[in-house]
Amino acid sequence: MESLAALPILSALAQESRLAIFRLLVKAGPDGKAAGDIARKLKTAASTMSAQLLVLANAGLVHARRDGRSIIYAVDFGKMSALLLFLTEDCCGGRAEICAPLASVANKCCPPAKGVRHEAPASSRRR
Amino acid sequence: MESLAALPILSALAQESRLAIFRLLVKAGPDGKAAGDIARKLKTAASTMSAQLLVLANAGLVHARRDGRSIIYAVDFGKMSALLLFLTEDCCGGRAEICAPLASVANKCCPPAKGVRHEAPASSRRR
DNA sequence: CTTATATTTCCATATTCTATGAAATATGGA
DNA sequence: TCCATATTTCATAGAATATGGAAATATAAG
Repeated sequence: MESLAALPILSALAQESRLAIFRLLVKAGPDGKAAGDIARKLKTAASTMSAQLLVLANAGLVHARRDGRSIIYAVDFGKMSALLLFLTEDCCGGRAEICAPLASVANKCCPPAKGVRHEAPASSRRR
Repeated sequence: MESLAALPILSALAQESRLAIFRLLVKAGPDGKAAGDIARKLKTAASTMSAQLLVLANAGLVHARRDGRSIIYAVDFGKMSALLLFLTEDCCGGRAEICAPLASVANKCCPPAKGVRHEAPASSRRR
């Protein structure tokens, strides 16, 4: 990811209501959540929610699919992962000060197999 | 770090000129760089640079120290690390989709020592 | 003390962002 | 078809941000 590509993603997350939406969608997981449900949960007008979701979608952080009358939004974890990689590697140059704490979290979640495998088993645990 | 604490950091980075400043300062390392040097390098007015640096400093991403007539700004890697931890753990719930790619980068940078468990060192555990 | 340099503070301006009601569009059901 | 529901699009008002010139402040040097 390039610096310019990271900007809309950072901007999308750099706002209270949108960060809240994003976190809600992370919790919802791959099944996602309908726009109206999110709006009710966060107590915002439908049109406002629509605009916020559009920003998140344009950044690529979430994607939408229609289901009947509802439109379901779900997080694109790949995009989020790419942002974290960009911030860690390209932006911070993989400095030890940054990486060391991350390594502990990442390894706790995905213990490296011998010979270092980087792919996550599809069924890895989640909270 | 809490969601609210992450916001000013994300906002600070979510802007083209400030992200450029930040990356320049990452490259400069712990020694930092004088405000004027940054302004010249990025071709912006001194007053504009001052305002941008203030945003970064208020977010805690950089800190300033005076050296003679110059004011030297340097990145606070701890803060950046905290942001990445927040995004990975608290925000994304340490999902495998997010962690797996990070683990590979982090381990490349800070290889887990041989014969050592992959538990996080107590000093960096949270929650 | 005076002058030059480095940076910040203050201020004005232009731009962008956020939020919302109202109207438009899409879908499903009676 | 007609109506209700779900969401988006549009218009717009108000807030926040970005930028840079001018003046103020701090430091250094002669």
